[in-house]
Amino acid sequence: MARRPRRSNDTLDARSGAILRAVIDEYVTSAVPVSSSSLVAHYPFGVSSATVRSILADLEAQGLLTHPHTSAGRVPTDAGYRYYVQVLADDQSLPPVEQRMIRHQFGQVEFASEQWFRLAASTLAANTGTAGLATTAKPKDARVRRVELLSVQDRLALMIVVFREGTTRQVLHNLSVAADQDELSRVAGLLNVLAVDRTADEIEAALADLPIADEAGGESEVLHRVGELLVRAMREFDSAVIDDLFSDGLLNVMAAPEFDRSDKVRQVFAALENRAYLGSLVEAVARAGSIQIFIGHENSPLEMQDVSLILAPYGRIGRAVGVVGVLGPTRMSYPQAIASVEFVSDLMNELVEHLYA
Amino acid sequence: MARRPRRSNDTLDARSGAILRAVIDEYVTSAVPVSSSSLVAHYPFGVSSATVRSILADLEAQGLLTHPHTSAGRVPTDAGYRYYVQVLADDQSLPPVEQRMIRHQFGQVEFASEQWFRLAASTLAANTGTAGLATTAKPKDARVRRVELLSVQDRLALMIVVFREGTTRQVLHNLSVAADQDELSRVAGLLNVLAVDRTADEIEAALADLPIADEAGGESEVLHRVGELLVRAMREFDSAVIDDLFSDGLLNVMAAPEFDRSDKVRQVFAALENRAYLGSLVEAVARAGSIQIFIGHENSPLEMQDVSLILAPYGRIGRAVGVVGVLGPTRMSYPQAIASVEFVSDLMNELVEHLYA
DNA sequence: TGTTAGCACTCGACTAGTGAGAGTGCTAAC
DNA sequence: GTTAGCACTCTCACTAGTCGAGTGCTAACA
Repeated sequence: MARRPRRSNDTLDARSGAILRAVIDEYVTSAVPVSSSSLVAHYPFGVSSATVRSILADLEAQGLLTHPHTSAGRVPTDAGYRYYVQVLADDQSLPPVEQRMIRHQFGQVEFASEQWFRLAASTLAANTGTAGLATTAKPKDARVRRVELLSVQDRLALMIVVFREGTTRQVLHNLSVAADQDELSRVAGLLNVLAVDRTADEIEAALADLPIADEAGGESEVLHRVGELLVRAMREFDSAVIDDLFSDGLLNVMAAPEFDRSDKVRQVFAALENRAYLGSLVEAVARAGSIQIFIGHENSPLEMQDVSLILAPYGRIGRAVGVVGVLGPTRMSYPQAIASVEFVSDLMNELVEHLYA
Repeated sequence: MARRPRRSNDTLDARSGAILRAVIDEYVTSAVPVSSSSLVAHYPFGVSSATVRSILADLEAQGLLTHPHTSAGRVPTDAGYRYYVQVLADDQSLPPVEQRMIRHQFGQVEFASEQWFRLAASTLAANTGTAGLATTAKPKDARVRRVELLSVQDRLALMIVVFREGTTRQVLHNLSVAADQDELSRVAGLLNVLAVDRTADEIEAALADLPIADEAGGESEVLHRVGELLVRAMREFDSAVIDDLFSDGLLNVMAAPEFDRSDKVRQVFAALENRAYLGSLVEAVARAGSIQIFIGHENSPLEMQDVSLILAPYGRIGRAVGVVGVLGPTRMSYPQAIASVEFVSDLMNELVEHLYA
């Protein structure tokens, strides 16, 4: 059947590679199966369409391309994209103009705020035409930098915890006893002594060591209550793999012709609401410590097998790691997406580095 | 043409009304044009399909129903839904079981947190099978309840503002001079004296009255910087009509047969990203002070003319108002949606009331 | 041995035509 | 005012036929 020797697993010869790349490049932009004649028309291979056809047949035999039907052109398989990404695509990087523009934008927004993540997601979305994703960098075992207690009303106190990594948490708490700001401030002072630089477990232990409140309603009781609240809030924070997920450009994905039926899109979006799945992704990417690419069927959830994910970790491995990346149809421009994700994750790294210098 | 006298604007007679209601009820559940024969089969009108047909023709002449094509059943027009909502639908209210369940859920979550709004949105989504929406209650002219400054690092300070209405804002600021926590605490003390219970304008005036810093880098300088930062943050907060928008169940909308093509959905979602439009809606609802229903073409943006919005304000008119509601296809169960929105907005009112008692 | 032109073949997309069925609107009788 | 009956209209589903795109194969060529 195949004219040229099969080479099931080794690398393609230069010409086959060039043709595979051409098919993918064509298909990514046109979304239409690519024919041998359109290839010879657009690329200077110097051979006839018949020759190209025989090479296409070989590539198909190797599982890198398929056929929607007999009289249709070729379409890349997931394996084809994978080969393209690993072997064929030349490392691209963002044009310096764009790099400067993005840096500038990050300089414009509030330092270290939510807006960083929103901006990361929207930058990725805008740059790749796919959906941009960004999670906050969540510390492994959160340690308290400082706790404040603010009186909101009679028995209502707002507890604000600043973690060492700069993230904050707020909890409004209904104290069973009235306490004014002065009292709360004193309690906060005691609590800080107890909690600063400590993890949930350590704070809990320290609380247990405290003498038990004799007089009900006194500062000691409030301290115990608030301390428990703090421990609970920290536990909650620790147990989630993902603190917060920001996304932008989900509408881009809907615009792709492969998602013109909304049930397809719905499935993908539903999968994205599955925190357990997202958490496992973030963990995998954090563990790998470098950009990871999941193409089509390489994604375990069925609903995600028509899309690809490109995710990169940022932050400090082992301490506080977040993930940025894109989600798009399998038919996407991988070099561009990879370049964008790499740039943004590097940028986030810089920013985080600067923050905890 | 019409057998019975036209009554272009006055109310329908009992039978016509009953038939219109039946058509809408049928259509809402089935999504299929309703025929005269299916009506007589399912409802005890006591007349033949021919009679029903002539009434349907009248209703169509009055603009309350239409015809996709000659040999199809009837479909309500926007005007038909409007008449249904205003005249025909009997006031429904949520079954007590559900009411208790929802109250219980609100009792479970962190008091006065983001989770209130998330829960409001998801409750509405789950109860109506449409998309649930909730905005936070944004004060008109924010006044400071308290400001705190936390040292995050060398020159990095986190400013936390608690507004009188309980909402908070955080800004991380890069001071041009180093300042430790003690210094920041002293500055925060001064700032509180200056800012508590005041609006942005008032704080700005008070800052201007302060003696200008003689010694650079002193507390006075830091106070000025931080004060300006506070004013800027408050201005930003004041200028947005919507503070935060929470939504849930957008996927429900995608599941409706009228949105099986994703470009339709995309248009709606795109319109929802338009803050100016949302802001105008919130303002309209807040001004009206009661539940508002926007059916199909009653929505000004073209993209929204296939959906309906049911929105209710909550909070304290003139001081801090938010909005809860649902968004669904025009073909939705209005009585149920209205009951849910009314219940949730009442509940939010109670909660807010309790908060600022 | 690799390349190419030529050609048969396949299959989807489009068009047209047909029949069935649904549902209406009208009419004439009750 | 109501109803049965019926003609009419239009969609939907199905079939058949044509066109064109694109392939795979073969035989000839460098």
